[in-house]
Amino acid sequence: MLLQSIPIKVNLTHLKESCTSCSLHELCLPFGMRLDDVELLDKITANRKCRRGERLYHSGEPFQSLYVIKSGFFKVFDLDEEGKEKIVGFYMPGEILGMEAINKNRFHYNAVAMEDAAVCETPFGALEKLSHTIPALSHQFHKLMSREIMQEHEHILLLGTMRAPQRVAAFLLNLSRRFAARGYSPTHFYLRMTREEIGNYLGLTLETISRLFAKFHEDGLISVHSRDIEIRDLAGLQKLLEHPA
Amino acid sequence: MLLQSIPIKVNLTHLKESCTSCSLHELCLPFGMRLDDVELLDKITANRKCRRGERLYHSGEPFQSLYVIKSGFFKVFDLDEEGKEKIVGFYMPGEILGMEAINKNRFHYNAVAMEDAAVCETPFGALEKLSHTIPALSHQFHKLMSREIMQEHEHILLLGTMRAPQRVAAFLLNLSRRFAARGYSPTHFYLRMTREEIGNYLGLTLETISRLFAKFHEDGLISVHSRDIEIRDLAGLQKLLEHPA
DNA sequence: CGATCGGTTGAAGACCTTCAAAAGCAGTGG
DNA sequence: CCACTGCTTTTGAAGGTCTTCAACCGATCG
Repeated sequence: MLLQSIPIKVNLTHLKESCTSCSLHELCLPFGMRLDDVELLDKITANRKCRRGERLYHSGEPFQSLYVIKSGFFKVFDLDEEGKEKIVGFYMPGEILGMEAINKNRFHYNAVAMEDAAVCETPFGALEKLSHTIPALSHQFHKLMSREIMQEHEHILLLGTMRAPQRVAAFLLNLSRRFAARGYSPTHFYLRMTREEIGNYLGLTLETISRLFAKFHEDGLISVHSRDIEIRDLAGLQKLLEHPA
Repeated sequence: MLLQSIPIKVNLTHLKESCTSCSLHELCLPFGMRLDDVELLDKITANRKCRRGERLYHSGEPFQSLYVIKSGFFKVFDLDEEGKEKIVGFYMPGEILGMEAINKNRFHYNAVAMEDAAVCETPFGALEKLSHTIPALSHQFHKLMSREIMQEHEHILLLGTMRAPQRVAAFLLNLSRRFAARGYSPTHFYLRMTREEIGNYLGLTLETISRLFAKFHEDGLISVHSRDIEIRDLAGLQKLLEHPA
C-alpha cells in the first residue's frame, strides 16, 4: 500500500536541460563555477539514458568518459571467477561513476542501472583540458574525488569494525542522509536493491538483512513493507551505532 | 636471527634531494613531467621528518598540504568515542597521505609514523595552481587519486567477501606487491605493524592473525619469525584467494 | 497457472571472538 | 649485567554471531 505513496522522482523532462539549470548543480561539477564557464562544461557533456538492468560500462572496457548520474540508481560491482557479483557501491543522482578507471585508463568494475536512469557523459580528456582554464572546475573535481575516497574509508570502517546490526543501521542512515541531500525525505524511501544486494554490499547474507529489518521493525526503529522503508526513530538508529547493543 | 638480514631501507642521505633525483619518481607526482616542470614542483614542496609514533596530522585539523611519503611507514586511523583506533590503511613510500581531506578542507583521520619517516609536504593550493600550467602534473595527480579509490575498492571487497584466511593471504600478497614495486624483495620483508594493527585493519582479532600466521607457516606457505615474514609459496597463497579452502 | 524471483523464518553448525594464562622480547634503571 | 616492567605474541577453551541449509509464502510474468 505504501508503494504508491513514494513517487520515484525520475524527472525525464529535465533531461535535455543544461548544467546551468540542473537541479543537481550544487552536488556536481559546476558547483562554484561562473555561468559562462558552466556553458563550456555543458558543451563537452552528452546525455545518455540507461534502462533498468542495462550496463553503463563493463570491467575491462577502455576508459573514455566519466558519468554523472542525473536520475536513477546504479550499482557498481566486480565479478569473481565463478561469475558471482561483489558489490562495491550503490550510486545515486549527483554522484560520479568511473573515477577508479582514470588510473589505468580502463574500467575495473561494472556499472548497472537499478532503475531507468539518465547520466551525463563527460569525456575525461576534455574535462581535464577544460579544468586547466577553469580553476573552480578543477577544484570541484578534486573535491568530488576526495569525497569518494572519504566515503570509501567510511565503508571500510563499517565493514572492518561493525557487527551486523550496526552495519544495517549505518546503511539505512547513509541512504537517509543522501536522500536528504537531494531533497527527498530522509525518513521515508524506497529501496532500489534486493536484500541479497544489501547483504552482498554489507558483507552479510540476505537472511541476516531480512532478520535485522524484522528486528528493527519490532523494536520500533523502522517500518518495513518489502522495499518501502520508513525510519521511525532516527535517533534510536544512530544510538545503535555508538552503543553496539 | 633474521632481523639483521633485512635492512630497513631508510636512506636518509636522500632526504634533501630534489624530485628530479628521487628514487620514487616513477610512483610519484613528477611522473611524466618535463625536467624543468619538475623543478617548479620541487620549489613548492618542503621536506619534513617524522619520528616513530609522531603524528603527521590529526583528525579535525585544517587541511593545508598533501604529504608524499619518502621513507617510512604510516598508519591512517580514526578514533571512536571510546578512543579506540580503527585503522583504514597502511601507507608506504611513494604513496600520498591526506587526499580524503580535500573535500571538506579538514583532515578526517590521523596519520602516525610507524617508524622514523620523511615526507614531502606539498601545499595543496600551490599544487592546484601549478597543475593548471602543467597538464602532466594534473593528469598524474588524477591518476594517483584514482589509484587510491581503486585500492580502497579492493579493500572493501576483501572485507566484504573474504573469510579470515583469504584476508590474511591477500594482506601479505598486497604488501609483497607494493614492496616489489619499490625495489624491495617481494618474498622477504619486515612487518612494521603489530598483530593487533593487522587484525584491526582486516576486521579480525589479533589472535586470529597469530593463529593464521602459524597455520600458514605449518602449511609451508610462509615462514614467520615475529615480524619477519618470508613468503615460501607465492602461488600457494594466491591459490588460497581463488579457492576459499 | 506453473515457474521464477524475492523475501521470511527456523534449526544446526561453522567460524571467529572472547577470555585467560603464559611466554617472549625490548627498553629502563639500579 | 640483570632484574624489572610493559608490550607483543602465542596458544587453549568456551561461547556468540552469523552463515548455511531448508522450507514456505507472495508477487510477478510469460
